[in-house]
Amino acid sequence: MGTEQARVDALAYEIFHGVSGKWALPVLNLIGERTLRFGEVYAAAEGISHKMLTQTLRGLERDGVVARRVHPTVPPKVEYSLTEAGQALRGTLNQLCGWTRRYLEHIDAARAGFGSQG
Amino acid sequence: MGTEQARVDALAYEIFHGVSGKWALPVLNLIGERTLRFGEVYAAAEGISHKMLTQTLRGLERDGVVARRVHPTVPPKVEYSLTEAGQALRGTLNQLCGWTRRYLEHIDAARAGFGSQG
DNA sequence: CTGCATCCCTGAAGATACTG
DNA sequence: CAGTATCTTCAGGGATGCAG
Repeated sequence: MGTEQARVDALAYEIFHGVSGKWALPVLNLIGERTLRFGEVYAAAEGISHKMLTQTLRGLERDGVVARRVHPTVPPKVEYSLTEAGQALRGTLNQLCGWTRRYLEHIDAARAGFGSQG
Repeated sequence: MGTEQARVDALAYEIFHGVSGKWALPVLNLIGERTLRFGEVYAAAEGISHKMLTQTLRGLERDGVVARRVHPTVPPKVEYSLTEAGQALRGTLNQLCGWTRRYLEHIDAARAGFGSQG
């Protein structure tokens, strides 16, 4: 065995690498709150480009993290939401914020002393 | 308020971005098991280049995640280990492996059906 | 309103060689 | 054995224009 472990390991890195993009986390948190339309996410995630939002959404959708629902109306209307897996992923990812908050001073101290102390 | 939150938010992204590198996670898990010398990590993390190991280690050290201990011996000897914060970070990061394992089938299904189903 | 294609720039990561 | 510097390659990400 070890095959299964290797598979999970590799996939985990893929996911990790995938959501490490500049916009995955913000988008995940935005959609995580409630279902939003493309334009709404675009407006909420200030600074993101048109292309990157599409790209980010596509990647998350590909991994079953984001659910995409298209309304065949005259003005196209597409809604995005998180799947159950997506919500779980969001929770896991946001624990990093908790870690950061917890070790805030430690991190600052390390950075401040980096290169000065041995 | 909001200032503190923004600070944590930005820092969290920095950390997130930092450990999203190709070798941060493997190195973190390697050193997390026990203190290792540069060469030992280099050998254990097969595929990594000399430069990338140094760079990865430096980045983690900068954030107070990795502790670096230099032995002023004739053949240089440098040992790396995780700080308490590092162990905590390692734990948080590895939860992603748990998430991956849990939603393995879901992810596979999503990827398989991506582009085929509406 | 949404999505896709193209061009361009920057930064990550590999290979290699040199210093202590 | 450990660390740094240089060169190159390539994917991520921004801007813009076109299409359904």
